[in-house]
Amino acid sequence: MHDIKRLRQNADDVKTAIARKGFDADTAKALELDTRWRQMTQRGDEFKAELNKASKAIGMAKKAGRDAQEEMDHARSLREQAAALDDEKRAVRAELDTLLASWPAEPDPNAPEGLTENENLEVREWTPDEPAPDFKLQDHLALAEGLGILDMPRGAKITGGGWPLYVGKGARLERALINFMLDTQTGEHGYNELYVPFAVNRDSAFGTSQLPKLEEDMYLIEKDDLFLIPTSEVPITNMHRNEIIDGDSLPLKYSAFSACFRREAGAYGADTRGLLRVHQFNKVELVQIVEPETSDQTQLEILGHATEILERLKLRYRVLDLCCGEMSFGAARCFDIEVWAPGTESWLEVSSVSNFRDFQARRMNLRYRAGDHGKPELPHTLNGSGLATSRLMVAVMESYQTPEGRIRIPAALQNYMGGLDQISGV
RNA sequence: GGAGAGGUGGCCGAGUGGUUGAAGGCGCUCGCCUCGAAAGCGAGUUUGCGGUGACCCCGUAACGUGGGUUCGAAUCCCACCCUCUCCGCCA
Repeated sequence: MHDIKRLRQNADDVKTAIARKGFDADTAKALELDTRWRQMTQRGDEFKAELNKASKAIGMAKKAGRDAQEEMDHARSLREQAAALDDEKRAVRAELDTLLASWPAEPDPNAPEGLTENENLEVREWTPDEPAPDFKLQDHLALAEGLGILDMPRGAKITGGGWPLYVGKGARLERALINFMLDTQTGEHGYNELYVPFAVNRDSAFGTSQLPKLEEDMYLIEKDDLFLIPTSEVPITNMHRNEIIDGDSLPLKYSAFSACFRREAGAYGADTRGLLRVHQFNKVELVQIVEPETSDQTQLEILGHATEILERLKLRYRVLDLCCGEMSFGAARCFDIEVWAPGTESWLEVSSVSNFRDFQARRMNLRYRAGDHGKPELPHTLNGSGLATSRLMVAVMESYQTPEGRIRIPAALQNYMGGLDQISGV
């Protein structure tokens, strides 16, 4: 959500910034609505002031035993005028709020210019110190089906296409990845572990800015008007919605595992093979709520926490600085981490590390108070995946395959697999 | 799902439809006192919006949420949400 006060002062700056994301914000319309709203607010408050005064006078008159019929008639007409104005004002405010809520966040001045993935900037690439394989690589689907550890057809039977069913060692490997990641983030990087609800209400979905834009991308439980979470960012960050946090407790660092659900409406094509794009996947999420001055640094810290996982798994990855048009609705700056899938021969997004600055905080009325005195202020919120499994699973399987079609277990995961060092069957 | 009780400031807790943003207590902050502390005494201590960029000040709004009655609602009426207790069902 945008700051109306900033808009009053710097409408052109706001419009220009948002335009970098390829969005044309009608700031003139917003300013006009705001002006009308303020005028009506002022007039309405004057009516109410007079009404309050009149009511008190009536109260005193009655107490003194005097008749106050004339004053009461006058007060009634005041109330009616105030009420009419209020209705009108509410409508204008609703229109203004809807308009403001539809604008994406302003990108950071340092975010790369551009609207398509071609303008994303590669920041760095990391390659493990391993010899290149000297045999023909299979892709993850062929490998996993060959071993019987992934059963997409039965997943489709149970639910539908894109709902993976892991079997045996495949299921165990998925769980090992989750436990490894969660243990690393909570045990070593100082995140407080949460276990969150997998469904959220509309206020929460609005707070982290999935609503209104992404309504069609989420699963809606109509009967209860709840959304299945597309990421645990939503329940985690909304934990403190409508709260004033003690500044001394910042930064707040939370990590949680959750299943994530995405309709992927409109997504189709080559990306859909196997586990590349599915409706349900698992993810360990990292969220921080910090003081504004530190958020840029925090973003790099989270990026490091996420890439640490890939380095321990010895998986090749690269980091992209997303251009303005590629960032999510609420982000001011975003770094994507892509892991290399050698069998599929493509880079797979396994994490987005985003700085939302005060955009989400304002939407969800999340504030903090620095020191004992002073006004509540908006903190900055950030999150990053640390990491998402289904694609990570692809990279592990394809990178650790043997010429016989087996999958070696990365050293970092062997303890989580009961000491197993290779999958050769279910 | 059924029955009942309840939601008031950071916390506890009062509040007969009338000058109540809200008694009292706790906590916290500042001051006095003290060598220092405790105790005691005194003062202060919610947030949003508008006037105005900030302070002060003025106005307005907020007692779970949203409506309604009324000149006037924390108080009366309606709907909804949440919490607790009991019963039922259930992983």
